[in-house]
Amino acid sequence: MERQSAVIRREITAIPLFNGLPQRQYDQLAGIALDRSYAGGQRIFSEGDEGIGLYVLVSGTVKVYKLSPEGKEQTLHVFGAGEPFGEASVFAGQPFPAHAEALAESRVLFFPRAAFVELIKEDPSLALNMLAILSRRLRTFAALVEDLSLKEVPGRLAAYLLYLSEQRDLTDDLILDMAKNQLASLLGTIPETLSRILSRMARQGLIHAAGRRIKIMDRRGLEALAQAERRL
Amino acid sequence: MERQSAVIRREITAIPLFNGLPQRQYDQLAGIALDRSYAGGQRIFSEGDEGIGLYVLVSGTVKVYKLSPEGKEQTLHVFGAGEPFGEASVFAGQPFPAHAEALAESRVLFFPRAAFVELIKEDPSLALNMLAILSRRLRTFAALVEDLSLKEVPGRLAAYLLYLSEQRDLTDDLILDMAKNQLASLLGTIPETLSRILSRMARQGLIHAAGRRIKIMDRRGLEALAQAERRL
DNA sequence: AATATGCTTTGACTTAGGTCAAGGGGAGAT
DNA sequence: ATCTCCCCTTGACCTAAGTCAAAGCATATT
Repeated sequence: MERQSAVIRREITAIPLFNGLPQRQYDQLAGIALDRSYAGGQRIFSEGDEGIGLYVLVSGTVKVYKLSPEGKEQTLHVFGAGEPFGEASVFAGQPFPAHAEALAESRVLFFPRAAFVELIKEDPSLALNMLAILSRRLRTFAALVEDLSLKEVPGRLAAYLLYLSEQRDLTDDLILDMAKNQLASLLGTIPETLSRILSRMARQGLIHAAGRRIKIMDRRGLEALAQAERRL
Repeated sequence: MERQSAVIRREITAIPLFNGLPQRQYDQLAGIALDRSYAGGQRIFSEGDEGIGLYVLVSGTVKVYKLSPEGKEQTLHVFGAGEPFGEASVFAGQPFPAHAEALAESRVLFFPRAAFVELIKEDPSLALNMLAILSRRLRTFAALVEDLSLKEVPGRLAAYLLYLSEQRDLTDDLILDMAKNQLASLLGTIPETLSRILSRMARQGLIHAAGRRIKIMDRRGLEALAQAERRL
């Protein structure tokens, strides 16, 4: 029991949102944190649910997404370890604007809203860290809006492949970090269209594709697609 | 000169971001604020510019938007009096992610970044207000992503008309608050498409349209369109 | 009154991407 | 070995919306 709390405290110190806080706040955060696990495919919260606290992902993968009446999904973001989510309701006291679901088995720390806000009032570092995270998230959303409105699907896929490559020191050998049907949802399309575009990219010598492995063959060509300077 | 500063101080107290602050902080904010005016059509900042502070709109209208290489615009948001903007760069120290331009003659207060951050450190109310604003903006973006990805243009227009009506106590008599080419950009389409859809809505008895005046004739029909339960 | 400019509307045409159906492949369960 | 389930791919077809052109309308300027 005591060791369990010590584990959570150590996990908390590793979370970017909590960088630079005074030591006593780590104890306080560990004191209010609730430890929750979710299986892959399990819903964490639903659009419209009352937002009663902040979630931070300790391990696993979580997608936040919207659904159309016909069941088409648009993924807003896929979160990895260390990232907070569900924040859109904590500070404005509004319901969750989207669904959240674990893509793989995931562990999450949950911080009840009132207690978290009290901690923010005690030390501005937490607030400034949170402001930085929300600001970066706004720019990610701005990029997603730009993609959806001003780029065609091949351009979005090209941009995504280049982003994966950049995450791995510009390697040409990529492994998709999610199922293709999830990637289709993130890129604002459907699996059939994603599949066709990967095939056309392969036929045009831009990539080699084998399941989730993708090798970049023509980086300049992908860049031209991603910048909407050229079409597939 | 002294009265000029007093005017700015009074304007600052009327801004929602600054609600509930201790009196001395109004003096401090007035002390660091820079007063700037822009003509309609004037660029305030450009995508990629270094973000050196926070802007708050005192009067007028400002759009924040992205451009495609061919010059198509996607408006991310249209700001009215009292709203801060340019915040995506203040807390994460990154360049502006979009262009900002005055749609009409506008007055803006500019708060240099370092000074503003110092004020946030002094009192958590400012931080909590800012967190609430960024949270609401994230949900607005989530709604825009949903619109662009999961709704067709008629549904987006219907939702927008219903939103205008809701802003005016559910009146059926609307006046568009921007030029139609700007509205097309906000809804993620082009003026030709917007014009055709307004005509089809009129022909189907959903609205009466005369220039910028629009009268809702079939609210339920618009709601069904907005919810993607029906198509035009 | 004439001209210029920007916005708006309409027509004809093209295409990106969705829908629906069908089938293949891989992994897990029996 | 067989079955089930889920993911993925491909084909055929359809349509929403964009492109390009042309013309109308309102406002401002000369």
